[in-house]
Amino acid sequence: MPRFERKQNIFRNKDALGESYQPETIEEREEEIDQYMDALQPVVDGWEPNNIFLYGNTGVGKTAVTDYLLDQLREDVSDYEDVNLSVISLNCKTLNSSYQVAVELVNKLRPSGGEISSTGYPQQAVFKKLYAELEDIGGTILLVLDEIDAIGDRDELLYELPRARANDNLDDAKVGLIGISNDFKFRDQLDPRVQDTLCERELQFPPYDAPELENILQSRASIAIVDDAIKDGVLKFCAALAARDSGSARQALDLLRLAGEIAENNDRDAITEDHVEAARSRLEQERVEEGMRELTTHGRLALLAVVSKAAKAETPCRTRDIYEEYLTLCESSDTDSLAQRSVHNHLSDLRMLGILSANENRSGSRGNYYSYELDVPFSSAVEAMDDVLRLDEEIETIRDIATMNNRS
DNA sequence: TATCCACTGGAACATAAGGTTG
DNA sequence: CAACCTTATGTTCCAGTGGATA
Repeated sequence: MPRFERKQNIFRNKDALGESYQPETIEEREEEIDQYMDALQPVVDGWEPNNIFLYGNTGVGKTAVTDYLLDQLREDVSDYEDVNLSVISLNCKTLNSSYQVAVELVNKLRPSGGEISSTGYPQQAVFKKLYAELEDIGGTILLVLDEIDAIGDRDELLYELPRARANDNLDDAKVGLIGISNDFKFRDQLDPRVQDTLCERELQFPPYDAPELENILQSRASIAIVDDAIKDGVLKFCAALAARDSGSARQALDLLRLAGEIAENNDRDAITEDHVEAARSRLEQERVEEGMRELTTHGRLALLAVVSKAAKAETPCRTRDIYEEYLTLCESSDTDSLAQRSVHNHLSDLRMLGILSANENRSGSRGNYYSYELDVPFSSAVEAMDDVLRLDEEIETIRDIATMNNRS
């Protein structure tokens, strides 16, 4: 008979390393917290709130600090009867226009059953509905738009909302926007008029360095992990890996959590650096697979073309050759092929996702072009394609070729 | 010094598929 | 139903680019 047994040799409270965990105190961000509180002061004083714009890489504490401070703010403001504060948070990751953000906000505010559909209305009609909902709530409203860079240059909402009172669209409600962005360039590409208003107060969150990450890990580990279950140097190692890569606390915590899970599954009593190393490569693999899952058919075929080239040891490799490979793949999988320009777009996307890398090739009279190659281990790419794609035959062929070339 | 290669990347446009309203 | 809305994806067109070459 199989039997389940509780394993508790490593973790005491694993959730403390998870995404949704809210720590009691935030480490290493005192300065940002001071500035942030200063920017929020008008809310307490009962004035119109500032619009605030936060930027910095993923995992540097923007969302964590926001959640932490707004909780505190709500609590402290309840002492003043003339301030009626509502906070509305929305993650815009999958919302790539102002229109969709506005629709999502309206639906969030409406009772279930009263939601509106995500297309069909003129944009201004959606904004009107949003104003109506905000008026309904009244008082001071803080709108937290996380990962706001997803809306790209369709930023009308960011122009409209801060001016809503001046334009008599809002009367009772005092709205403050808090925009959070992972992308430094996003700020600069905004309409200058939007920059003026949205970026009234700007907070920059720099990446954590290795010692800071180690402190953060230390304080979380003391809650999450059993005493003595971490070998010397493990936290330092996690911190160093994350600092070198992204400066992200999220990444450092993920490494530690996964390393712990690996140790636990192997029935060990402590996490070692080897476990961290194993966690690192697994996270890398997951990142690649995640990226591939999002791809369209032709995005996958374009990637498969590069993988196939890599199997034949023909990478790095110029666009033209990849395109030819792509055409044969299309044929053998009975898919209509796209124009070269479109495949070029897919290759650019793959480059953004960090799955491909490109070297600029300036060879004078023979033209300037990119040479693409895989930016992830060949084997993880094939594994991920296998899990994600429905092109078994083609992958088998590529596997065979790779074996012949001793590359797998 | 002008020309040229082999692209890159931006922009306008097309199409189809989802939806609204009156 | 027609008229109108947004979105996703792809197409067509074109102005750069910059070192090698004639």
